[in-house]
Amino acid sequence: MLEKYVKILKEHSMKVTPQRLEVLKYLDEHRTHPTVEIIYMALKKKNPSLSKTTVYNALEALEKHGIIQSITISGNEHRYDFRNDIHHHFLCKKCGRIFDIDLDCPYIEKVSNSGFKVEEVHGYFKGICKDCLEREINGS
Amino acid sequence: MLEKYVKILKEHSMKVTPQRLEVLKYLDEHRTHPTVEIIYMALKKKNPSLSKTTVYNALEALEKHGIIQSITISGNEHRYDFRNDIHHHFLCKKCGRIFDIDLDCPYIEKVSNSGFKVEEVHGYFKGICKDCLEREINGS
DNA sequence: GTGGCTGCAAATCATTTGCATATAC
DNA sequence: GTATATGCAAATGATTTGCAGCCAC
Repeated sequence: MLEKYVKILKEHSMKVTPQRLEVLKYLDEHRTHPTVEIIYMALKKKNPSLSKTTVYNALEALEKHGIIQSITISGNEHRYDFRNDIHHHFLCKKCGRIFDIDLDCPYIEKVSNSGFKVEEVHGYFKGICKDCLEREINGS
Repeated sequence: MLEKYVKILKEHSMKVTPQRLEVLKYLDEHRTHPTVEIIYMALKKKNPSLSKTTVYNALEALEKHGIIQSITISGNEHRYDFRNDIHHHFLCKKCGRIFDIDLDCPYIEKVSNSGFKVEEVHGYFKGICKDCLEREINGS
């Protein structure tokens, strides 16, 4: 069951540790853009000796190898995304959920043409999500 | 000389204080997307009794009234922008400078059509700026 | 006169660092 | 066996909070 993650780590010549596997598995199974705290609390239940530093280390290593990406849409904390391809995000100011937004990005080329070497693109939209809008209309 | 900023504050029914005027003036004259720390250190020279809390308060009030906007492109700190219109930013990973990127954004409509109510858009590009690229080529 | 702002100190919260121990390979 | 990862505690750094006194209106 963890074979998938073992394979990913080995492909990147990373040491395979139980902690890294669990972090990676958590992100794969929870596409909710969790914070370090959320990941830590969840994994600590299975492995009480887990350290938050280890979660930080694992996430940093995974990001450095391009396996995952971090987003900073909420401003005061980092959130992590199993997806490593270019896509955007929408933060609902009401419920706090973060949604993936898939759009072609013709901008990278435009910005590159201005003389910049673009290595990362982050598109953050903020507002009210569909569910919360409907809830407002229903007056609840 | 501060008339311009007095006018802005009054248009938004905000109390006019020397500290708010200086923060606003600083942002207008320094379009470098400064951090709170940078603004604080600069203004403290003229007014040694200035408190960092006041800078935080002023920036928060100005942002709340839509006069300025904050960006979180560097991840671990807020930066402030005198411009309040929708535009994007490019962070150079080498020199740390942040550039304004002006592009039409057809995405807002697309995202809105998916059922989201979009209130803010932040486009962050990261990479190497023109100057740093040239410096690399020259081998210095 | 009064509500909102300023400034100071202390608290908070996410993240980083130092280091001894443990483990992957 | 060795380089690297883990886990703990302490440090750091940005931001927030509480509160007394001050100032804009």
